[in-house]
Amino acid sequence: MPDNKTKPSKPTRDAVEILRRRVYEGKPARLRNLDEARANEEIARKIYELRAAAGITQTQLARLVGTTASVICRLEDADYEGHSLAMLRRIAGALDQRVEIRFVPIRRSA
Amino acid sequence: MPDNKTKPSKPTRDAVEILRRRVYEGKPARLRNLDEARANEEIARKIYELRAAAGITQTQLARLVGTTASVICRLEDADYEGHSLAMLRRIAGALDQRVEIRFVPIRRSA
DNA sequence: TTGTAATTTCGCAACTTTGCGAATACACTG
DNA sequence: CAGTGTATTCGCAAAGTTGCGAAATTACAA
Repeated sequence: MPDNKTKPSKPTRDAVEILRRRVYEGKPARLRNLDEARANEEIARKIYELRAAAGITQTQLARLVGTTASVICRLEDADYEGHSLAMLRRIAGALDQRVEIRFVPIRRSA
Repeated sequence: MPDNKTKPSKPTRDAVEILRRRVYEGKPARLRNLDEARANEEIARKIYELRAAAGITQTQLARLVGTTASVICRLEDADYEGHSLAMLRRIAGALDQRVEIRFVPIRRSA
């Protein structure tokens, strides 16, 4: 997990978010949202935590999942943007978990 | 090379786990297809319900999402197996929702 | 019935993710 | 220091998903 330590702390959320939205606005569909980047980072972290909790290495997980260590590494990289449901399920299945997906309403200004 | 079992606590359970793991590993196609088919069906239904709750047509949702009706139709088809995280997030975003993803432990009937 | 909107199916190009080896870097231990 | 195991990066082919139009089908109201 390369860069995952720039997460805690974000007070001036509103202003920063607005600004960033503008910055990302002309970019590939994938990154047009700050939310997406954040979600990807979160998924990477979850995969890492799942593996760590199981106490196995990337190589071992790779074997369980049926792929290679470099692929697992890619998934745990906070900057990776290519997460897929298929792969999440493979990871989950290998670690006796299942992927639960929910749509939850966005509520601004909690 | 760390091995997973250094605990002589419960041999019986270990054996069961090993067996289960072997089964699961040996027939990824079959077991996974069942679970996946179920999961895909559920996602299709959720998308439909979300759209229905919003009271819009496939064409309208397609416009919001930035695609075409045929794509939405495909997503709402229970037999569709190609759901992606990216598309789920686009759908969610268009309807003021967000996609929440969790790994939850499988409780196999003890 | 006719007309209209909505849904479904089909085919293929374009784009995205995965597979996987090889090389590199990092962290330990002796 | 060398040696071992782990993690990371790179590059490209294969596999998978999306884009999108057009035609066929269904649903429903007038």
